[in-house]
Amino acid sequence: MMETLRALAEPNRFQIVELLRKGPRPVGDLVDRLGLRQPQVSKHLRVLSDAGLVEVRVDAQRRIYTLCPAPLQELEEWVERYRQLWEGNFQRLAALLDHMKTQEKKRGRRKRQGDHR
Amino acid sequence: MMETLRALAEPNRFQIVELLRKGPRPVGDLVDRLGLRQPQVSKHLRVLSDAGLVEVRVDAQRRIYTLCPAPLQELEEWVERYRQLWEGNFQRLAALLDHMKTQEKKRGRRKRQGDHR
DNA sequence: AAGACATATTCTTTTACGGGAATATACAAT
DNA sequence: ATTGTATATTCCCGTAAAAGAATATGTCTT
Repeated sequence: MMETLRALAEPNRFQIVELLRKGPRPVGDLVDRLGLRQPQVSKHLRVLSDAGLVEVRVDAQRRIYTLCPAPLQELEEWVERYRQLWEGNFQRLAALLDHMKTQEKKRGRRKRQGDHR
Repeated sequence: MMETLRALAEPNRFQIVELLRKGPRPVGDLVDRLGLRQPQVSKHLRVLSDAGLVEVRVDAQRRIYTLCPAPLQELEEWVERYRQLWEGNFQRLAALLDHMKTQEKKRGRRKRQGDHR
């Protein structure tokens, strides 16, 4: 997950993923569309590959890169867990109240015990 | 979007977001839970704030940070566009075929015009 | 008003990473 | 076998960004 995010957080890599969304492509194709030099593209593909985001299929001298669904699926599942943020806020309200209580306790403790460093 | 990803791609910031998912928290609380020093936490919060991922509410000396739904919602929408990857592959197959055609044309052009750097 | 607390900011150092250039590898074509 | 084509890898450099340390800001308490 962390690795997926790191990989996607780079603009060129993000672009590569966007391009690969439409279908598998060989490196040269990506080079043309990105306006990057071939070595950089290969390097970015390496990072994406290490992150499990792409797969290679060898076709003679060509390497055809394909997008892998798994990490993106995982990312979707992760962000889904945040839906409650914009779908009703009861949970948040509860948490807030709970937290105020916690803070109250803490404030009390602090008064009693003084600093802690 | 890019900025959201960049912000989330850092492990500590990711952790902050995870903590904030359960509800708003003051900085000190985050410091305790993350085992980071206060200045670093503040700095990370700054980045998250610049990315629009968190909001501050001032409560006396405390600053209570809250997670903002919008960027995450946007992220979800983005990744949703990739569902087709793991839900049937007709689209991909079509793209592949289309692409093979493109490559064929290109191969021809290259032969005619020679190198280009 | 003085000190304690919570947080932010600045400055410096270190580390990570992306780009450039050159080179290596491997298959294809002739 | 030689040349050409597609891609990967290596090495170097510059910059961006994260950690560390010190300090600033603002509020609360007494």
